Amino acid sequence: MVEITNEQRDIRIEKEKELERMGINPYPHIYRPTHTSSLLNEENKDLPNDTEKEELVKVAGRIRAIRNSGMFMDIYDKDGKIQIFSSLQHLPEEELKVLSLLDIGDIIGIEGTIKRTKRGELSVVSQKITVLAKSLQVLPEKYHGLTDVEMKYRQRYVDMIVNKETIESLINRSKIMTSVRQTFLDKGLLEVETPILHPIKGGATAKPFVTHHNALDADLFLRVAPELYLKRLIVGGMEGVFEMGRVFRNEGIDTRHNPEFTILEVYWKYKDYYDMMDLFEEVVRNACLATHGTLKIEFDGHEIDFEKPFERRSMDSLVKEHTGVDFLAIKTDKDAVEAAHRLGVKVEGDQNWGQALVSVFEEKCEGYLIQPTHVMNHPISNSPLTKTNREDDRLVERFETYINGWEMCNAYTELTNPIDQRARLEDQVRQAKEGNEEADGILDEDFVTALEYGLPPTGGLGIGIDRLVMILTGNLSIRDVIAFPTLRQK
RNA sequence: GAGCGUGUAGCUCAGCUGGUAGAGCACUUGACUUUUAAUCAGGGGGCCCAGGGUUCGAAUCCCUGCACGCUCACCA
Repeated sequence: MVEITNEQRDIRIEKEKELERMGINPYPHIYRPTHTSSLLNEENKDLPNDTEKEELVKVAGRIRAIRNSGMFMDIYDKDGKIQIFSSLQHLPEEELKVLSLLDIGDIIGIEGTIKRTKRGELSVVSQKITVLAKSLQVLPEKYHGLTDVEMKYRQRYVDMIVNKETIESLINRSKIMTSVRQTFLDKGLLEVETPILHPIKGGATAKPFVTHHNALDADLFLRVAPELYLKRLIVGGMEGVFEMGRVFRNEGIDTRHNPEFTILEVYWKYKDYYDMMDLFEEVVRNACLATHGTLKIEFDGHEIDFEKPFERRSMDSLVKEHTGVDFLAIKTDKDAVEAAHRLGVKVEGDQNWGQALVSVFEEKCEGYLIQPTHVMNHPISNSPLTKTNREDDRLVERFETYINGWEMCNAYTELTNPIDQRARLEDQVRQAKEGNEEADGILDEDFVTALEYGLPPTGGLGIGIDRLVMILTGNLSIRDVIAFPTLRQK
């Protein structure tokens, strides 16, 4: 960022130089505070008004407010505010000089005694001021804060300093990731890593990013899903594995999509999709407790209840409930497309029964699924990696859990039959040749070979971590839960 | 990718049917001193997103571009 003129920055640089002329390094190597704001408050919660203690403490933080010509300063550390009281009559000349060179935004350390003022504000009475980082940039206004969304995302550090909700969301993101990880580790599942650079795109229907390896002179795809590698680990003998990591999809950007996002995938031997429903519910409950301490939360004006078991509904039953149309009674692709058209749902004429069902579901049902709901039994046509439903061979054993109308996860009883798998992937290749950009154009032979060695019955679950964080932090935009969301270069 | 909207001081925003800029916070000088959006008085600070055009004259009207937001499309 190139500043042409900035008077206030020039003044701050001059103050920085003045500190150096006084023999003070405004960017020292180390400072060790003895107290955080919360510890200070905890230890002195019973200190009466207008009393001072003799104990010397050291605190540190960023100056956010200066009042009464420096007599009062508010500094903030990770836990909150500490008021600094500087008695202008009692501080030595040198300290007064340093005080006069401070600005809002500077990070300072204060050594002094503890006092509660007449008005009841716990304060540190400064005896020694140490500049820890002279700030050369002016912070946004204290009252309105930073509202320019572009600057919020481009200079997230400023947003974090000024807007408490921003740093809190990012802290909660970290807590949620820890909770999710711990839920799996507690069950004995192994955290693993698989390639991000894929020679063949696979594992999800999505447009990939393509990159190039010079020494190999080969194009590689940034992964759209880790699925096919994780299943190989199950073939190899691991009992259960999970990976939490970044995947990349070359698609549009909006409030619910970022080109790179965090997915968690877990595969567990001798489990099916019913087990994955229980597993997902446990993951969500633990993460909710880790961030809220309760299982009922408010989101976008709705109370969302994670306490009771999530509703389990088949896709066709939801469609029937909201439209009156029973897709299971429809036998041909043509009739299915016509049924969709009668409901006002746009479906291409050449689409099949399953695509029509999914389209109607997405348009007519999704929005109603505010409370956690497992939507089960998708049509087979767009689930190439899923085992056929044991009760209806037009369907598969798959579910997606919806919260607030958003798809939060995607889980299967994994397809393990290598012959069936080959046929389904060959169908994808056929679709790709017909122009479907998201279908996999090259069959991952090695993956099918792995299945030929024998994949035991396995349950798999993929969770959109960013969306889980959104729900649990009350954020309506995915950009607010990703520290550095993708933006155009300026 | 399409439609709509926004872009003015470090930040938050005014700026009418065109006459080359204002406020609050912040900064600065001074006053004051137990304040907590401290207060009071003075002062400084603008490539008005960029480039074209219309006009005697453009922050303002028109065109093009850039960035961001919202809605839609694709998707998780």
